[in-house]
Amino acid sequence: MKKVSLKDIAQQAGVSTATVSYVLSNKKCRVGERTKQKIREIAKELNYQPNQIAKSLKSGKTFTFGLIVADISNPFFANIARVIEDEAAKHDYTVIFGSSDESAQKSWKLIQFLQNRQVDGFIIVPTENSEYQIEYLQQQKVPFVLLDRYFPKLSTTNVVINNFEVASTMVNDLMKASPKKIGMIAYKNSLIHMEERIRGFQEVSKATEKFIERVNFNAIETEVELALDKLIKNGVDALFFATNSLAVAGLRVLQKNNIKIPQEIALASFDESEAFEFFYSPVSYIQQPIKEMGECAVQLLLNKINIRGTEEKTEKLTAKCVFRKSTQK
Amino acid sequence: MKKVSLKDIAQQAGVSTATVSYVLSNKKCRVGERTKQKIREIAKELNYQPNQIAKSLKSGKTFTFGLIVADISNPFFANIARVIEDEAAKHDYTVIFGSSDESAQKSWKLIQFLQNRQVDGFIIVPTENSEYQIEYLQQQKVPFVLLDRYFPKLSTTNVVINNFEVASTMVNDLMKASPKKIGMIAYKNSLIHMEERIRGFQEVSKATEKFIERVNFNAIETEVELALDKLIKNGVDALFFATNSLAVAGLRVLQKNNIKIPQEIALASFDESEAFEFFYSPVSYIQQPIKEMGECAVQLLLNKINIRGTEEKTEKLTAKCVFRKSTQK
DNA sequence: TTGAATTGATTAATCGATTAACCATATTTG
DNA sequence: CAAATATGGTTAATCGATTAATCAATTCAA
Repeated sequence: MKKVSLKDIAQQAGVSTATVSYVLSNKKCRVGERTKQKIREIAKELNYQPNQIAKSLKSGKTFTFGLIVADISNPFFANIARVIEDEAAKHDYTVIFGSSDESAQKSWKLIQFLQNRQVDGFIIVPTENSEYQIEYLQQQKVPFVLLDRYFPKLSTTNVVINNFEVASTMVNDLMKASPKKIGMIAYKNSLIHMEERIRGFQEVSKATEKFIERVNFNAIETEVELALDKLIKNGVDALFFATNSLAVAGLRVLQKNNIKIPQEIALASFDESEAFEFFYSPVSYIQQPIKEMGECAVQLLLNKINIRGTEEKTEKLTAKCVFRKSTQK
Repeated sequence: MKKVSLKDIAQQAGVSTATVSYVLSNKKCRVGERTKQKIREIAKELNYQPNQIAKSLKSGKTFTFGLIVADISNPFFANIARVIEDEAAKHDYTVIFGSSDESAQKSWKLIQFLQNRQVDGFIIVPTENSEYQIEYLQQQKVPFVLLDRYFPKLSTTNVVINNFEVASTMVNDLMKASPKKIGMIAYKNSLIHMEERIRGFQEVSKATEKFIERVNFNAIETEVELALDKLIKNGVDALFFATNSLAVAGLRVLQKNNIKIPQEIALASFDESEAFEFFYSPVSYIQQPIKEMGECAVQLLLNKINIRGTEEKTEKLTAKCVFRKSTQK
């Protein structure tokens, strides 16, 4: 069954499609009350639903966001996606999402794909080496907001957290147990959020011997195991994980090796995981303000879409430390 | 900067838009080699990207799926979404998603919203009382596949798992410890997957005194606590959770009340959670074949889209039991 | 050499909704 | 009463790409 169009209603009502359009879009214009009534009745009866595609073609607006995250199956991004979905829905926007797997190539494919679908704007968690994609969007004057990370050299609108400060605070807690050697496991990429977390770690552990292991995003399990083995051999007695996935993989290894937390090794992690709470020695973690991040990103994007030429700004939100047993020697 | 259209290329090349269209879509048709070359060059130079909206309007196809899940922030659905995204991308489809929060009203809003955006088909995790929505889609001849649950009275194409059988197997393991009283915590809805899980539970625990507590989806934390308190008072020494969220909320309560697992209460759960692995007594769980489910749903949907009039069928996939310490007294 | 066939490209309709510009009547107004 | 103003509605262009139908110019065959 074909969908009902303006034409169908016009035919039944014996008027032109223009009249129907005027009536149904509630434009103030000169149409007789009787005709209005009739058109509205027929529209209801036929269950008329406007074709958004046609509207979009005419108006150049799709009321759709493109959301590019690293991996929608990661709880952090899934939660962000949920917030963005709800916030977008409040403004009658839908969200098309895609996972980049931290690959610039995939990210580029997604951007093109979504741009061809004429999304009105993007919320992007940018990958390493994707500066050119961001510059492309700027040049094309496509509205977008960067989330979680950004490129310091580019002037863009960003929503991020106080990575350096909060990492410092958390590592400071680890330092209270005065560890002899401290280790950190982070991703092997040069993105600002990673660098800042590492910088926070280094800042606070200046006086302590430290080891930083960096692993690839696409081989977390195996590489975290190798990294952790190395750290253990080196005799670290405090450990900081840069993300939830790294920590979960790490906990697995620690548990396998029967290492006592926090007695043998104290530890803390960025992000959240259901695992942290139920680990025998509950894991101290850094809680990102996910709701605010998502809402803020949507708001900023809407601003950019509706008010052209808004200046770029970086919104730096505050993450919170939740201290638990894993950092208390 | 306006986007480059066929018209722009046509103008630069000094030909009609039709010619450009023929060349760029590689249709076998009569255009001179020189003209072809020229058009392709200009298209490349201007970085021409076809407007999918216009294409969609003409063709009636958007190459977009609508995905409606209960809650994208739930790991189960986030993982399914990821699989569906990847599988869809293989066929050049994008995915628009929405969370229903198990509310028929929200689900209906989403369906209308997405239908107006002319999605080519739906993958839906249906909510309670949404039969009429499904019948509406059937009547509108919109292709769709139901996932995780379905309505036995409606003839639809579904992708589900062997809820009854696998629940039986798992509860059977719980029964090996010959508990005196066994309890189950499930959602308070009448959806088939819930009923089947409960039926599996009952089937195997026939001879044992049992208590089934049912909680509302939108108040898990508080209601699980109440339910569990009641079960504990009743003296259950074995426990089965119908989903991951219920189990995680339950573990929280059990931990707070210092109940020894599995000595005082043995337990098992449907679905997965990072928490299960790190709970001091690792939780036995039922692992759904998420990858197969997502792939299967996409495949069936593509079939329905491309081959009209395919018969409805229910694909029943096999979930796996993972037995761990929490069920071994 | 004339009609037929081939080559290369254009015209115009279409998808569905929007909207500026008109065109009839009908009703006021001076 | 003629001109001005309302009232109620239609026409046709537009958004960007597709494609059946057509046309003009060449080349080929008889």
